[in-house]
Amino acid sequence: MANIFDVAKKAGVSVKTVSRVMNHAPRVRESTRERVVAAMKELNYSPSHAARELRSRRSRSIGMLFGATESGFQARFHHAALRACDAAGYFLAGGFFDETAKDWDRQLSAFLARTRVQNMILIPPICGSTVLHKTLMDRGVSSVLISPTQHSPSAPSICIDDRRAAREITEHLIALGHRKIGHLSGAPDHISSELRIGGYEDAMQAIAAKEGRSDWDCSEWIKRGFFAFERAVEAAEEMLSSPDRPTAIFAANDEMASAVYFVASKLGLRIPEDLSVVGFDDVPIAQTIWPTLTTVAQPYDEMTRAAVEKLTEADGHETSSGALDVLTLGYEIKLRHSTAPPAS
Amino acid sequence: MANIFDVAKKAGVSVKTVSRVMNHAPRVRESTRERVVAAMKELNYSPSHAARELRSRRSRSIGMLFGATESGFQARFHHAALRACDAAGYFLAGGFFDETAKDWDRQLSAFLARTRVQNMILIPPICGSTVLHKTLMDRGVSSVLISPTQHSPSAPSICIDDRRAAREITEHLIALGHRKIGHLSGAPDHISSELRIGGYEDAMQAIAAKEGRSDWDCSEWIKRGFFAFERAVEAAEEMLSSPDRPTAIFAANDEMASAVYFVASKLGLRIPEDLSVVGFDDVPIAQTIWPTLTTVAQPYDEMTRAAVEKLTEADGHETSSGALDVLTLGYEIKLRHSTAPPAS
DNA sequence: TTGAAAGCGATACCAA
DNA sequence: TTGGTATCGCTTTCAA
Repeated sequence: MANIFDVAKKAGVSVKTVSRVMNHAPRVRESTRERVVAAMKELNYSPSHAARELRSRRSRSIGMLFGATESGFQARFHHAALRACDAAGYFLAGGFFDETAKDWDRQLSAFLARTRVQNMILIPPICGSTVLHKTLMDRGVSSVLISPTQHSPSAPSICIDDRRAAREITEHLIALGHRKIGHLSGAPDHISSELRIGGYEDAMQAIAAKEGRSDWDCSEWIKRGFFAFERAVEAAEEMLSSPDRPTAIFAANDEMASAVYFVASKLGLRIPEDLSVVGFDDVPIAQTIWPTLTTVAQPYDEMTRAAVEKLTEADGHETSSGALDVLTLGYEIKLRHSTAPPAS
Repeated sequence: MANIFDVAKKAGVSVKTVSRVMNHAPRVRESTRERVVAAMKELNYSPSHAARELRSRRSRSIGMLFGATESGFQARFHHAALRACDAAGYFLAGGFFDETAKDWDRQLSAFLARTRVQNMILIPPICGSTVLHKTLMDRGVSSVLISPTQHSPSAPSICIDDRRAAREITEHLIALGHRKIGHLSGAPDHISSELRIGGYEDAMQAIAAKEGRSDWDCSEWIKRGFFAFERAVEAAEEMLSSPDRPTAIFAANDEMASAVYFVASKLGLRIPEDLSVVGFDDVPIAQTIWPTLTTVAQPYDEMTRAAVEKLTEADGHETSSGALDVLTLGYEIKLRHSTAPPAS
């Protein structure tokens, strides 16, 4: 395998110049650059990751921590991050992390020592802890939060407009003719939960006002499912056993929507004929359950790509301006087979 | 961050000795070893991955190639491999690979050049190509195949006893009272498909013989679904529309089982009352569809752990004995809610 | 705009 | 059983 000296010799320059070309240094004559690039191509040169990392003391890996249990959400981001890193020429260094364990700081130290990453992408539920952000900051590790439970002054976030998306998907149900719409909400300590509740309420109140039911209160139609299948089953059972049961349910994530399917099936309710269901996230199950689930798709690839970009661009530059840095990307509503007009 | 010199100084030995301890070299006095280990612990020392890799010219990463489309099967192995590498102190270097593209060898070269991995774990569908194995061999990259489409003389395989598992899960249906059992088989170029067909036939022929129907032929009950949802939908439609339709279906993977759910729902057949369904693999959807799917669970974690072990143990040693090296691990049948006795 | 030389943190080779 | 020294391939620092 060719090294930097071979390239330098072939191009008739010094190794330093080759290095400059690789690192896009500003002061290289165009003709020189071209000669070097040609030599690299001819020799099928690929720089040694190890040598660069060793000398520059800058890791070309991006770290990502995963919770102990595999979730569709996590799997999607794992996959997307791998793609984004692959495309950017970085490595994804994954680690496991039990955020409920007492020794989480030791786990984190071990991960950082072993991988020596200086950049991390944090996803829920790990990204919740502000102590974690602080620890990372103190150790000089910069991080980007994706769909964070809380925004943080010490790290930029990337998310979608949860409130608007929730409103829009609720309006889809309203447009079909539903008025008795239940909402299975997420964990209260997660900012997205509250935003999705907000969007749901926006839509419900708007239609109530329009139809002259301005005293109408949708809070009784909201039940917590905590983003968890089992908890959502309980909540959905309660919701659907009520005499004045909803004709449609908006679940704040797809796993809870799947829990609604489960309960509906037990109660003999057909989806979508007797009950419409919509979810949030568009994890793999959304397309493998039947009827396929209408849901809000997070732009996984785009989000992780943006995260990698933020991390790699800022590499070195200290850019903490103090202001909250939040990038909001576009979501997509996936209309599938789980919704229909209410039975008349 | 402490380096090898700091450790050497603290332990009162040379750096070489520290290196020996790290690499479990044979000729180190026990007392010396202990002193070094103590120094490492005290300084919270973690060796530089980059420096080791640079000097030893041995990559501490394990490569894994993923197909373009995300599947539950792939996601499971991705996750499991990450765990296994994490535990073994290796890095997982993932790459994407479109095996249908013309320039697959360029893709592969690029991946190998970039990552410089010398060890790879190959999973379907990538692991199918013998040309690929040869290319890897020629470049000095050793690989382990997991659940391969074909065994290879140049790489060990890790799999389960597909035939026995298929027989066992078919027998589960037989024990419930089913006799008209259909089989949705996988792609014919995949060895697992044929083994699963074999296991299905074993079970069916055994019960036929026992019940004195020794001229019975189960081949008409087998249809190809090619491991793909869409193709399986067609096959299942054909199977279930026949006047003498099966009362149970064994699908050679969970995605095809999900396709059976889809078709059953369209035809108004209830699972498991009107139709029992079993799958294979135990990917995430098996537990998120309703009724939850009875299926054969591959031992994902164990398989990847074994793969990492094979790769890291053999590191360096040339061990191609010529004989086929196949490690067979235990599967587990997950009894869930998709099966019941046939309607009488 | 370019180059020479030092050095990142480990391992390999040879010597003791 | 242990230690000295060259070296892996690159970037950094300083000089031209």
